[in-house]
Amino acid sequence: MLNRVILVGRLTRDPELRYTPSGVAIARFSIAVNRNYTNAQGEREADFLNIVAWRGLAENCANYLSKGSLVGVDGRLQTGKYENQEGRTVYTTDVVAEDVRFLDTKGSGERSGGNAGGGRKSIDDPFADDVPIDIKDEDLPF
Amino acid sequence: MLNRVILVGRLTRDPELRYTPSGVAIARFSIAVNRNYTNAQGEREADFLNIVAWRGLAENCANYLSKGSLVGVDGRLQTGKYENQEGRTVYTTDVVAEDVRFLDTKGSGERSGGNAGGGRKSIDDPFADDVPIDIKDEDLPF
Amino acid sequence: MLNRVILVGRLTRDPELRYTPSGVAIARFSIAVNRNYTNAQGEREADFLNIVAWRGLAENCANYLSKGSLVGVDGRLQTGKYENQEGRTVYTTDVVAEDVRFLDTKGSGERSGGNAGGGRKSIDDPFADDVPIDIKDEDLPF
Amino acid sequence: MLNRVILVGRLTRDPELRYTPSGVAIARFSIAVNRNYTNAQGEREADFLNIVAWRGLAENCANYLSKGSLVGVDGRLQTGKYENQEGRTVYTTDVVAEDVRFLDTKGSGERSGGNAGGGRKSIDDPFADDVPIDIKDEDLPF
DNA sequence: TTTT
DNA sequence: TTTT
Repeated sequence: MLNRVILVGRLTRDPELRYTPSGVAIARFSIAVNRNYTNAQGEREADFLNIVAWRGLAENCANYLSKGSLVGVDGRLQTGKYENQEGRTVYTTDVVAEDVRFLDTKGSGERSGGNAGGGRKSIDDPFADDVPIDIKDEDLPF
Repeated sequence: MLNRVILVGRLTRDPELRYTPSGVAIARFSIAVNRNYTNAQGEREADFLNIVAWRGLAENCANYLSKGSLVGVDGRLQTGKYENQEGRTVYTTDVVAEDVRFLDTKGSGERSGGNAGGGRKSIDDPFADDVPIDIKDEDLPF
Repeated sequence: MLNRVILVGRLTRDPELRYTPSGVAIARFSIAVNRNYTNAQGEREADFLNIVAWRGLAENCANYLSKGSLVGVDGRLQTGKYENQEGRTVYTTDVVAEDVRFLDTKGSGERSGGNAGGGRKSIDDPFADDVPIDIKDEDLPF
Repeated sequence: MLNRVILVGRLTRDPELRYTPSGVAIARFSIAVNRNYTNAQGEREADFLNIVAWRGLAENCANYLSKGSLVGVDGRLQTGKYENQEGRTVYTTDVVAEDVRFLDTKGSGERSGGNAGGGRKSIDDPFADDVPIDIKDEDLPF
């Protein structure tokens, strides 16, 4: 069935790059998409979307994007759930990117402290977030 | 910034229709969007998205859609958060529909036990879900 | 750069299936997408889009779709030009489909006089339209 | 029915602004959307799409965009036809913009020689292209 | 009629 | 957990 998302926004932090046990790269980052209207207080708010990229796209995102980068994302919505520490079911909604366009034309754009050359981070690396850390190869969407 | 979602899927339950204090209609429903690939166990899974519609569109959805209806949804992603019973922050992702197409060609299509004529449900009605019940007019996205 | 089109509409005629010299399948069809508003005369009009599908998707379209079928199309816009009989440049806009969803739930759905099993039509077949008939493998978009 | 297009590309020329007899603004421009792959000769090609904007959006486009500007366009496909000088039917495909995002972050962004303040050009102005010049208010899509 |  |  049709499932398509297109977003243009800015990274709220640097991408995180990991690898599955079998060596498939996965990058995660979040983007802020500013709304085109202001709220009752006259402020412009934003929506915050979690983006997931796989394989070569993951490595390119990790290498060329950083906090503040402007990107266009074309992908699909993917929902899931897991149990948190209190045994509560937490529902997640991610955008699985099929294409990420780097829209910053500002010369540099290179990621500071980058992971160039596709060097791999260990899956054992601790991460600060609440997402389940066991990424199985069966999670691959394509 | 660009923020666009297009989905085709089936309602997982009948829409819920409410009204804001100032009388603006809001409908909520969830759709299952089947994935186009099978998982490691050879099963076809689905993504479940929460849809929100406002005003006349809300009333049309409540009047003409029911569990199992096939719909096309064109809208925007909207994220939010609230505190649950344990004081934990819960993050939400909804699709605010700008257009909903009724894709069932099966003759009937009319909602059984429908809410025809735009009759309003009380905001006091109890709802089974965990979403905060105080919908303010300031929440309107347009 | 981002280039995404999503349409839901009905085939205006049966798909045409051809093969490139190297044997790559290509299907063409046109869909009518009804507008959601009426014109000054109170009539509901439609937009007519040319869809192109390649490879396995082309063969599935040829086998399972026919005039009147309801489809969802997810793809990219592709423009081109050619010289017509009078030496005038004609500009073309096609939707190159990446995904086609068959939205008819009416039991059958099988194409009458179908082309099952991927049997190939000759590239020499005459076609009624004005599109250049020499499809080269270099035209493949991916 | 669903009809949605999202593009990111660069203007190939300055927008043209006109007004209908009843004073409704309409802007036209074309954008080049670079393809994400190279052709058999290793060149990166582009697709060229005609964009149409109405009312305030038209005036904003005319005032703030110029040749080379990077834009995100969210809209709908609209097809039409007209007779050319030789009596041949010419088919057109345009993108009717509902939202245009200005993605150039390069400081300036202001249109040189702009049409600021919404000053109106006469409908009598000659235009260089082949599009029929009689824009009727009934052509308005919403 | 094509943009960086 | 939020970007310009």
